[in-house]
Amino acid sequence: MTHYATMLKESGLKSTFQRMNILSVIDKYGHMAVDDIYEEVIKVHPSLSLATVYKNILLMKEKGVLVEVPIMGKKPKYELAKEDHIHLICTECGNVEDKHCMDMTEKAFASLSDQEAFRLERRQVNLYGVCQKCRMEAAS
Amino acid sequence: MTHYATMLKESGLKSTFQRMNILSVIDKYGHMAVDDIYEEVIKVHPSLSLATVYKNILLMKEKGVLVEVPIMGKKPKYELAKEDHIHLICTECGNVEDKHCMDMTEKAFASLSDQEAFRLERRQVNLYGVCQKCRMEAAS
DNA sequence: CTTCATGCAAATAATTTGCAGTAAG
DNA sequence: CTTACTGCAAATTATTTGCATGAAG
Repeated sequence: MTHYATMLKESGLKSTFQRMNILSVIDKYGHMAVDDIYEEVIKVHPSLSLATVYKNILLMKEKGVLVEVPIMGKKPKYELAKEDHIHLICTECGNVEDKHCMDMTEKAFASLSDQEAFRLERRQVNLYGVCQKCRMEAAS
Repeated sequence: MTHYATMLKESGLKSTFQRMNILSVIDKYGHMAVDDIYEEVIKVHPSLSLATVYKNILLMKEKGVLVEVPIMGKKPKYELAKEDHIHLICTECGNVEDKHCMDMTEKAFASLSDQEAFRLERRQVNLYGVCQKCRMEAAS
């Protein structure tokens, strides 16, 4: 049984080809918007409907299989649930890179939920800038 | 001349009643979605059009007067541009609170842009959880 | 005056829904 | 078998655009 089938089973979801493919392309590319997922999956599974993509993203988000990454001025992207990390988002090409959380940041956040009358459940750190690739291209 | 008129003038934008009111309600409530802004402003300026709200938000965002706060699974909210801070977002009531960035966090981020081949331009830290008010209500 | 902003209505894009048919366990 | 999932088409919701009129500097 594949990695994806296991994730789905543990969430009580059936392992359809649609879902397997959605998970697989998100895994391959790291972070994808709804349309990107659709365009990519229909290459291998042409009968897929966009509505199915929407329904499944919502469902898999609720089940904690997927995580939504909201992005300033863009449509949100989706990633597989994984260990804590931060995002480096390129404002030129839109690419999103993961970077592991540093200890320092970890601790800073941990102390927050105590200080505040706030039960912390999830954190999201997005750093916006221009990636190396785009900076190279701009220079030429 | 009001605070808002100054902000607009410095950005090269005309000070219309519409804009003044949009800025004023965002300032009053802290963080607002497009519809909330519209609903609130028409109370005092009933002829306002929703399209005008959209146009101005886009424009004032480009000019750096407003900042978009993207939120997981919700429509984005807008705030006045202000000193660096992080957001505490309540997943129950949707309320957004600002909290000043701690030194620790500051430094952690600063070191990032050096390490990485990435020109850091802006950062956005969102902490999701349940606010005190909602926790109280849940307990009752 | 001159330029830029507004409001309206229409166009487009994004997301959700209901339902009959199909596949997974 | 039984329940959950899919695809389609239609409905909703969100956002953008063009243009004639009106207001700001």
